[in-house]
Amino acid sequence: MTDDNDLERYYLLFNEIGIIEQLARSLLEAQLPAGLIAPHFNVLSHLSRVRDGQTPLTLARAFQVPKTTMTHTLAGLERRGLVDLRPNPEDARSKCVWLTEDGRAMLARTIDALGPELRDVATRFPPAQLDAVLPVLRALREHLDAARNG
Amino acid sequence: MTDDNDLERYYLLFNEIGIIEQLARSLLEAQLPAGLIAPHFNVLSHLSRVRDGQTPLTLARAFQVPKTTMTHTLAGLERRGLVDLRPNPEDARSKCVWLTEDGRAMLARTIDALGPELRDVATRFPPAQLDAVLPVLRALREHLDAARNG
DNA sequence: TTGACATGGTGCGATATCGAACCATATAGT
DNA sequence: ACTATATGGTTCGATATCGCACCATGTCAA
Repeated sequence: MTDDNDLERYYLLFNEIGIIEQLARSLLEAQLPAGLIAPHFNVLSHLSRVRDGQTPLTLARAFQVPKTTMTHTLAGLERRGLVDLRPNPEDARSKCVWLTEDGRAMLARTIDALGPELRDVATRFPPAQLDAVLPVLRALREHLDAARNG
Repeated sequence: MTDDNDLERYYLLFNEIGIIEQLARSLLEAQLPAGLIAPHFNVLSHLSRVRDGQTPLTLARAFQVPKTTMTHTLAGLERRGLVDLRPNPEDARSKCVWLTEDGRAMLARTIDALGPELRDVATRFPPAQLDAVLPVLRALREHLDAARNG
C-alpha cells in the first residue's frame, strides 16, 4: 500500500528533478553564444552523438516536442549556419538535417567549456553514486514514456 | 580521476533528468484547465505547501525564474481569480500573493486527478528506490545551486 | 488508375520566457 | 535631512512554444 504521505514524496521527487533541469539548463546556456539556447545545443549534440541526416520529424519525436517547435529550432540553427537542411532523397515531402563544420566546431567548443563544471560535479558525485541513480531514472523515464503512449 | 567516459555519463544523467521533467510536465498539464500550464500549478502548490502571502520576488527566487516571468505568471493566475495580489503592508514597493478559494479548489482537484498516475508510479518504483535516489538528487541540486551562486 | 486517407512540413496567432530599461520606494552614508 | 544607491515591480521588445489549419506528397484499396 502507498499512502498519501508516500505520494507526497513522489511529488517531491519530480519537484527536485524539475529544479535540477532548470539549474543544469542555466549552466549550459551560460556557455552558449548569444541567441542560442538549450534546445539548439541539444539538437546539435543529438545529431553528433546519434547521427546526422535525420528528418525534422524524427528529431521532434526524439525530443518529444511538437513538430512546429522543431521547425522553429532548426530554422534558428540554419540561419546561423550550424546545420544544413537538404531535401530527403527518399521522400519529397521531407528533409534531412546535416551538421555543418561550424556546427561541429561550436558544439565542440561548448562541450569543452562545460568540462570544468562537469568535472566539479563528478568530484562531488563519484561514479558510484551515478551507478545508483542513473538506472532508476532510466526506468522511471521508460515508465512515464509508456504511460504517455498507453 | 574522472576521464571523458565518466563525463559522458554525467551528461547522460542530465539528459535523463531533462526528459523526465518534460514527461512529468506533460502528465501534469493534461490535468489542468485550458490556458493553465505547469508554472501556474507550481505557484499555487508552493503557496499552499509553504505558505501564501509571499511577495512575487520571493516566489521568483524560489522557482529560479526572472522576476518578469513571475509577474506574467501571477497576472495569469490573478486574471482567473486563483490568487489575490494585495499591497505589502511592510513595504509600499511590494505586494503579497494570496490564494483564493477558487485557487485552493482548483489545486485540490488537480492533485486528486494526478493521484492515479502517481500511484501507478509508486507501484513500479517502491519507496525503497525513492530512498536511494531522492537524497542524491537533493545533494546534486544543492551543489548546482551553490555553483550557480558562487 | 483513382480516390480516400495518412504523413512531413510550414504559416499563423496566442501565450510564455527573459533581458533591458524604467519607475517608485527604501536604505545607507554623510 | 539629503543624496546616492539598492530593491520590488512593471513595461516593452525579441524570441520560444505550441495548437490549428493548411499544403504537398505518399500510401492503400478498390
